[in-house]
Amino acid sequence: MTDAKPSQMTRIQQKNRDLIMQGALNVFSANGFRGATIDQIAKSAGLSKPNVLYYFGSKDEIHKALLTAMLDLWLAPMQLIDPYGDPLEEVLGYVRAKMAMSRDYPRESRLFAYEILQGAPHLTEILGGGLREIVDRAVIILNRWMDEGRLARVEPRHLIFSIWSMTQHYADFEIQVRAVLGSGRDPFAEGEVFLDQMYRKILTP
Amino acid sequence: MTDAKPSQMTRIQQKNRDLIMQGALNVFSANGFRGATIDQIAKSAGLSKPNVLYYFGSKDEIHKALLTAMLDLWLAPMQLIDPYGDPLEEVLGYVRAKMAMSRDYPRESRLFAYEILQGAPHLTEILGGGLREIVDRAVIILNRWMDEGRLARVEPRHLIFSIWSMTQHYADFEIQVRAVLGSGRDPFAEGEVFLDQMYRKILTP
DNA sequence: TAATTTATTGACCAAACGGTCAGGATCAGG
DNA sequence: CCTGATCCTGACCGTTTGGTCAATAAATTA
Repeated sequence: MTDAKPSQMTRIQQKNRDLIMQGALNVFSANGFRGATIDQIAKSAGLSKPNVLYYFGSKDEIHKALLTAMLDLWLAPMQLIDPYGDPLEEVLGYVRAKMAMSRDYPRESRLFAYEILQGAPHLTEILGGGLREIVDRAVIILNRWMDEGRLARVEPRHLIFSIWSMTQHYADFEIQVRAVLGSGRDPFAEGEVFLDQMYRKILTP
Repeated sequence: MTDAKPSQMTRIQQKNRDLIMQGALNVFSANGFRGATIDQIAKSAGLSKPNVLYYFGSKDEIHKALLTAMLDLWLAPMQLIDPYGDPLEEVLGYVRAKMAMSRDYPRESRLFAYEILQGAPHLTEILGGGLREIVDRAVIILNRWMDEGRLARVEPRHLIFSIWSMTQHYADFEIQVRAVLGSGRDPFAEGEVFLDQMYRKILTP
């Protein structure tokens, strides 16, 4: 409904809808849905509150639009797993990609973290639908590799959970990570080394 | 200030403060701090809003009291690591304990997840203080075991992060986990098996 | 340039929310 | 049973918040 095709939008629409998405990302990722206010989003976007509501009819709509806009970016790395690549390197590449996402897109990570914590009220259809299919595709590949003895046997879905949780942990709980590590260290660089070492051990047949 | 000793409290005070903590746990863990209202807490506790505010002066105070009350429970498992036990079994025991916490106390897990996501506004002193010391204690033990060759060498703090993130993932993102796994499965039981297998591989020297 | 559509905003509204308070109910000790 | 302290609540208050609207400004089109 509000997701008119970009081609049908005026330049002003494109620019302002984008500004609002940016502001919404800032505010929602820092405060969660309930903690965010339209005023904050408007301020972060450099627009007035009524003007924000001129482009998106409601706070809910902004949130939903933001989640759907970010979802592709968020799920992209898993679809890059190449069934014809080297199994171990493919998985390690996925881990590295997810870790890079946590480093470069921590706001997106927190946005989804809030949403899932909340019970995913705006993502239920995606959780039960698209996400499951994407995971199933990866699981099929992983299972084949394990069958072929090119990857150690582990429960593939829980393997994926482990990758999600550990990589996103560095973004979502960054404050805790930094508090525990102390200053003068690079959590993401260290985490990448740790995860590489770890998954090598687990997955080497 | 509000944490009067239980012995100085009347039975009514003990009972009602406890009811409020229970209600607050329900509401804060489901909605986060900003998403929770005193009315909801009061309803969940079976008390009136002014009565809740008779025992705790403000929403902030309830939240702070709840976090501090839950913190000991939350950090207990790590302090149970026995420096004189079998290294691998001690770590695996810790993993199992954390997994049991996620299964049996998912609300507490979500409570802390929201707080850390938010930037830990009510936990900064704990994050920089007590938590770090507790972790340091465990790190010393882990390092000794690794020095002695009784445990494979990995960065101990990141090892701890991995345990936290993976175990808490099953509680905090339970909806996602269930959506991906589908019905008729027991995420926690499967996760425990997976984690046991995984950490055995990683940590066996 | 005139007409029309699109964009923008100050002022406003109703509901929700955190918190207060005066007064009444209940309880414990003498 | 009396009395003082504790406990409880309906009514209320100021603020914040999501959202509306009429009026104006800026683009776009004819």
